[in-house]
Amino acid sequence: MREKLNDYYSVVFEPELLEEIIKVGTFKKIKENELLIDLGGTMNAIPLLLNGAIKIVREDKNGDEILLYFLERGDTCAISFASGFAKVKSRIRATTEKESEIIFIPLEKLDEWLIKYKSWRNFVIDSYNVRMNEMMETIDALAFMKMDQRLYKYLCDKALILRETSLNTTHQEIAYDLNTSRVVVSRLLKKLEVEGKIKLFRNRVDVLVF
DNA sequence: ACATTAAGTGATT
DNA sequence: AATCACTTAATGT
Repeated sequence: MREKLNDYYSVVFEPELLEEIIKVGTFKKIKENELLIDLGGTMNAIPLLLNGAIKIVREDKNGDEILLYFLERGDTCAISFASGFAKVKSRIRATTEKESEIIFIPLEKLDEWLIKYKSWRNFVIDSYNVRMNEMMETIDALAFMKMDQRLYKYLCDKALILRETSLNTTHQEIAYDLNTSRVVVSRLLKKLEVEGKIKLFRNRVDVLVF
């Protein structure tokens, strides 16, 4: 656990904080496609993502979902801070996109570390910033981009986060993430393939050009 | 061989 | 861009 933590976080946290994280945090390895937190659930810990990828999805009461953003190594779910402080219910759903290793920090440490460690404070503020920007990008995409552009952006983002140009997914799953229908996704994917940007297979899409 | 699931397509709104 | 209705292709039992 120590080495894995150091891998990424040794540059962002001071040594004493790293020690504390190791002491109070719980390390977990989570398989692909596991539900981390569902709508209405409460957070009982702050996740620090060591590696892997997590998908954050918003869902309305009809069950329509829309992808907000992906988390990767070094990220944490900023929303979890808010949920953590206010102990409010989660308004998002988080699932692992691939096998991930995560350290969970107990909620009580949140306040304490904010005062105690400058690097922790920076980390929290920074995370908020990064997430906010990601969110804005998503809003822009939603508001101004056509479906075909959104689809292509989605594929590129996903390939980047997973560090894998070969995406194992179905048209239907993509449609859920973008909140559209499978038929539309199929047609647009076909178009992208003709343009030479991607290659299609059953249960798989290869991104050729970024 | 049959059922199930994923993907492709024309027509309509 | 969504929906319907249907076809074709791939995969599991």
